[in-house]
Amino acid sequence: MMNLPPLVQSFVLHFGEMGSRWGINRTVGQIYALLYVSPEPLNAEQIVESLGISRSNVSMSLRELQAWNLVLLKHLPDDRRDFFTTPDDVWQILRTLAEERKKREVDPTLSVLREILMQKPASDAERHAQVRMGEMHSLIEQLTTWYEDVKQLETDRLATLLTLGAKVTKLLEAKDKIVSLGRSKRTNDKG
Amino acid sequence: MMNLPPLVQSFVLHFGEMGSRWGINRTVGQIYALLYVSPEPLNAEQIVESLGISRSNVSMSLRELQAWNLVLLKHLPDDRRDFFTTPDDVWQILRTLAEERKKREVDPTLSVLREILMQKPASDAERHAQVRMGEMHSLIEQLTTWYEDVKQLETDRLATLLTLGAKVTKLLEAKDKIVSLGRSKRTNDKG
DNA sequence: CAGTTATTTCAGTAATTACTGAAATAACGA
DNA sequence: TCGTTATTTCAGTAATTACTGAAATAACTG
Repeated sequence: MMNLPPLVQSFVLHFGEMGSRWGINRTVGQIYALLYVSPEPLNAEQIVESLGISRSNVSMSLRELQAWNLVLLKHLPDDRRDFFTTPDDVWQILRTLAEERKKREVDPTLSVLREILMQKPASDAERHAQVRMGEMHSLIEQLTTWYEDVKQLETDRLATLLTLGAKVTKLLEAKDKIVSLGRSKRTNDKG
Repeated sequence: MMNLPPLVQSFVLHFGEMGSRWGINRTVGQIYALLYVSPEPLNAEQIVESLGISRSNVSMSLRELQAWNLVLLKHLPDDRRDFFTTPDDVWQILRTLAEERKKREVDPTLSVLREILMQKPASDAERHAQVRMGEMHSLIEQLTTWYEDVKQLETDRLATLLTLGAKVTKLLEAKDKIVSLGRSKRTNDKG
């Protein structure tokens, strides 16, 4: 049913299985995996043959992948069929994934929270709930602000930032030590 | 069916709807939301009444929330019923969420990739696929390394790191400028 | 225009996932 | 021990989601 090199097949099957955890379905996951490892763009019929699924399923799944911006449509000269690939650059893929997941999984919640926080509570229970929602809201806002910030970075800067991760921490720790030293010194001065 | 303060109800219903996008189901989402905004721990029967769902559904959903470590089990003196809450600290919730999603959504892929990368390709197609999988693998490894790094941070350090986000970037840019100035100076020296 | 090929749509069905009620288990007190 | 209350399990069913085949649309060619 699925006639692929074994190594590719493992990959495709894994993406299919993971599909449900990623919030996409099996077919969408498999098609993405197939396109990702394919040396050149594939058309719908090739996908049908590779995965052993119906033509209409391929059509719908490709549409979904396009909605996610995870797939590129290509055309060959003198061939009116659609061919599909994924972007070459994995960092670009990461960016797209982050953006789309944010759009689907975070933004709606943020806007619901904002809306609820506008209303005035009519009881103690509602007052408490609003406080909790406020905490959630500001956490998400902090995270999205950071994200908006770092998503602008070009690939190599982003990579640097990642490898730095720990060291920035170290820096902060060092700074804290100095500050607290300064504080204890001043405290001593007072006493 | 669902008798809650309107403000709480909006929140609970939203979490229910989002459930599917988060990879949990409606009931699990609703229960989590309810516990999150509730001023004190709730027992199963209270959840049944608040959400209008069956006792067995509550039992299964709480079990799933516990598997995610998103819910705390409490006991009141002289009461053998189980009461449930969410942790107070939203940052702690974030950490848990990140850890669990990584465990479920990233780690399995990483290990499949590693396994496939060990095998030797039997064709050009497999060779190409392996290169692509290698790219994906090292991207994920970079991300998880960064994550392992920052997840150790205490809350206020993590917050600092987030607000810093942009500024670290600025710093990197400044560094780059200085380096490139140095380079062009040296280039000029040569000419 | 009619004929051909590529793609999409969609009603019906298959497969999966969520939920319930009833029965089983467990943990206690009398 | 038996009775009571809390919780879990699980087979059956409801609800949702995924997939297919057939028909419709679209885009081209001679």
